[in-house]
Amino acid sequence: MKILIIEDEKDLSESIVAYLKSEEYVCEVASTYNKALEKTELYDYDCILLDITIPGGSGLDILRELKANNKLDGVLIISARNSLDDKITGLTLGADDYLSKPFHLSELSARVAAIIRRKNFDGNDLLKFQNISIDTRAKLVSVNNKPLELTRKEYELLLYFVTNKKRVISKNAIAEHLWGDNMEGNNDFIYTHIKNLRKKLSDAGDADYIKSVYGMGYKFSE
Amino acid sequence: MKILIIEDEKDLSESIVAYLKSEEYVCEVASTYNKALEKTELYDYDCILLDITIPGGSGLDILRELKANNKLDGVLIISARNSLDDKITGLTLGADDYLSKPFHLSELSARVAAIIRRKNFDGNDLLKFQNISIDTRAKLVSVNNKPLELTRKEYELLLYFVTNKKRVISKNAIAEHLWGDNMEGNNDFIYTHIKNLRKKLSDAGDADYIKSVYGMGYKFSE
DNA sequence: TAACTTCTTTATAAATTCTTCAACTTCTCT
DNA sequence: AGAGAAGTTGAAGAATTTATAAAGAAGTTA
Repeated sequence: MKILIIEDEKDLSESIVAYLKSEEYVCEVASTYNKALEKTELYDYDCILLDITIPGGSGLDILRELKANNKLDGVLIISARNSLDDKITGLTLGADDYLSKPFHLSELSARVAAIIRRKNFDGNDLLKFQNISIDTRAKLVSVNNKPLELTRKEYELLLYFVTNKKRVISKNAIAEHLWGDNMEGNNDFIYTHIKNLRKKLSDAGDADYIKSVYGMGYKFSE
Repeated sequence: MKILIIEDEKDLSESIVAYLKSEEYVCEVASTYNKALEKTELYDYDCILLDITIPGGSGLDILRELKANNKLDGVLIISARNSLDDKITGLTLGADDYLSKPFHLSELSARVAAIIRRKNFDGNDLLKFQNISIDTRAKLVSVNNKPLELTRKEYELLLYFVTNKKRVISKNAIAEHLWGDNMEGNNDFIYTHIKNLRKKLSDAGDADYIKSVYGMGYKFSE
């Protein structure tokens, strides 16, 4: 899961990143208005943390921009100003939630989790594909009702596949989503993770749902 | 065990917190209607103390909201109004118990303990997992019917595991549940508690039910 | 206050996973 | 068919995470 943190106070953004990383999120930071717009234009995020007061422009304008581009899904506003106005404006513009500084990182993390849950929620708590089911709350994967032990990267990879099934996903998109933007150059090691995940799934008695699409990437389907 | 106290009178909430803390509960306070709703949405509590008259809305609406979200389990209403109406409405809406102000903290504590017991124990008084049984009333643990002496943190840790068995629990989640939300930064000392608990359990002749899930946390299961 | 217990910190060792690398296979295009 | 690019695989070293022991800090009890 990938999160964009739009925040100029370096101390704060760093401690947010540290905490969210320990919860297995991939984080990117944008410290100015322009950088933030660039990022949101180029990439998709599962959740965006938005500080209203950033250099170069207003966070509320970023919200408007996101709305215009139909990317306004999963925004959590964080702001020092505890004014009701900001909160109302933000939520009216379509933000999902609002958190005033200072806050506990565990609370932030819980809110992020709630936003992502809400976003992917389709009635039941389990993500399913054929005989695979993923309990994201318990972080448990099972195949044919038998538990399957996956490493972090394998788990995140499978999650990405299941939430993007039936469409072709490029190697770069995978790198982008699982490792973030600090991953320049070679990303061939993804092959290794694909291989390991395939092996575990087939050992569990699965057909190979991870189809290679030569020159394009992978597609998760029957 | 984690308790949410929904109460706007600061003096009262503080003395409740002080008392319950001394009984090893982890406490959080919400002083308004909105804060209360937020907290209940974000976190799970073992017990919720609910004052009916809080600023920003009615405690009864919080009850309705909890009911709608299937989180209505373990609510103790505390209220100055000693009206029969409120009591009936509250209990009809599904609260577990009702306590009129003023009350003795020891009585509150006893009722909280009773609610938590009722919540976790299906029929009999003991919380059990395999050959481990926990008497939460007496705070006694036994393995194969022999008493096992645990320190407070070890006891709370085991309790957390037993009540959350078969799901992966992150180190952060443990920190939050046993130490509260003011526990940022390093929490590696949890390793030590895990080690000590494991040792005591294995000395008592137990298999190691505390499975490490590399990079994700721990899982309590056979 | 002293004796004792428990909790937290620190340092080091062990275990697991991630990434790199190289040899090999498959695919596409001319 | 052959060349080159893309993908697969297994085995290794690097990096990260967890386990353990031992000592210091904090809290309890008498």
